[in-house]
Amino acid sequence: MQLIDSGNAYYAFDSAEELDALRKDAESRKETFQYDCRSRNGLNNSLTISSEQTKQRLESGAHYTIRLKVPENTTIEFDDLIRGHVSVRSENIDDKVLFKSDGMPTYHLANIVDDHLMEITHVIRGEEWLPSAPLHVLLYRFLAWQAPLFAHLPLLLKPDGNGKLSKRDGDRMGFPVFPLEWNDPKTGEKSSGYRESGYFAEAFINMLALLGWNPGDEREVMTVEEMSQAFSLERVSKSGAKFDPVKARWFNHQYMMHKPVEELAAEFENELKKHGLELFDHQTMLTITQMLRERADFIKDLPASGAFFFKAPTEYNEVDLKKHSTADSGTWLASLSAIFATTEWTQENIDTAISSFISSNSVPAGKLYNILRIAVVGNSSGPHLADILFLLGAAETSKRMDSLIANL
RNA sequence: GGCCCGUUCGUCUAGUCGGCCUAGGACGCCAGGUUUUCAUCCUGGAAAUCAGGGGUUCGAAUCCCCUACGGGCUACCA
Repeated sequence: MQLIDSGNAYYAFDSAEELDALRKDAESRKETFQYDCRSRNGLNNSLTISSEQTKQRLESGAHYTIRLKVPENTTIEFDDLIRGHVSVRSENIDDKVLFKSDGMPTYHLANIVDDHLMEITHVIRGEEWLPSAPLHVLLYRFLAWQAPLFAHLPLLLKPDGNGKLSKRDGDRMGFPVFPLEWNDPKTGEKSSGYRESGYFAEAFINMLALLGWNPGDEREVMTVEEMSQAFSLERVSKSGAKFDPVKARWFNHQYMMHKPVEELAAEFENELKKHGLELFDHQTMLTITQMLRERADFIKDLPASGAFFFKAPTEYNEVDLKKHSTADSGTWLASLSAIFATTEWTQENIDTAISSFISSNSVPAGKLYNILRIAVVGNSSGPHLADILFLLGAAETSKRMDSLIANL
């Protein structure tokens, strides 16, 4: 109302169908129809009819919208905290609908009123809002309200090709887009979330913060505390950033290494219980977690990569076995098993036993270590071998060696 | 199409007043090492003629202009 009285807004009686037709028509001539300061004088609104007629129409209950009257021939300017000075000619801004025909305000009006009432000082939003910022500036001006400071953040782009990141990309390439999993109530579509994919909240925030911003020094892994200390809008970059799923995993790994082992072990234990596996004592669980975390990106990977601690391998990795087994593998394992039987079971002694076996029998070290690893783990990767054997115990170790010998 | 914004290694970026930039770091990649594996760790390496072209200047990734390319917006959505 205030805007209409001050002449900065007007009633528009054009129907959606009429405008639609105009748009189609313009399109067929390869032009664009825009409801703005140049076209409004030829359209059906309170600017083109007398105030008497306007009054009549309003009283007769005709459908109408209220549009902003963008001034002619001026340049709207404002300073964006990230982009600097931005200016747009008023002819390029259309007379946006402020109130819809159902009497509800549109986002543009509601946004301004709401922010003003809440005494918002900084409007920080995505770059896709930049084109409508001049409109908002105008609204603040017409309402004689103090405009907030604007900052338009760069967009997150798809990892491959161009364009802004959408939830489809995540599904397509197998990484989450939303922080939390959510179900679209309208379509029933389910989108995966970072939390559900095993990302730590801190790692997620850290990764996201570094996309389009940096502290100005070479730090990358930072706590929320450190980031908020270092943060300033001035250091936000202007160009869009492609999201990198690989680096996202790296960030999570960093937090795997920094988090207290107890925390990881607790979650790890929960996962194991779900699989119905029997756990070791608390201290040993901590040791195992410590060994496993070094080569894992997520807690959820721990049960699979450390399964051998809790259960003898039921099958051996074909490729690894082929690569590391020789005609002598069985004989070596048998001899070594005999040596282990008389070895006092400490990491150091195990290491010594293996290396002296290698040197005294001129056995190729790589072949021996790997076949032994395959026997206890099932494949040729994992933590330091002596540490594994020590935790497993002499009896279990020998049992697993026998099993592999039988399978060679 | 129109308008607005952007453009430094494959990717994220440093580069704040032009000289210290033969452009730095990180992820990834490659090689070597940790006298066993590896997804860890260490060391090293390849990788951007700073989108292209003009200008300003003693000197430009840094300032200006043009072009190209990319993105965003273009609803009685937000």
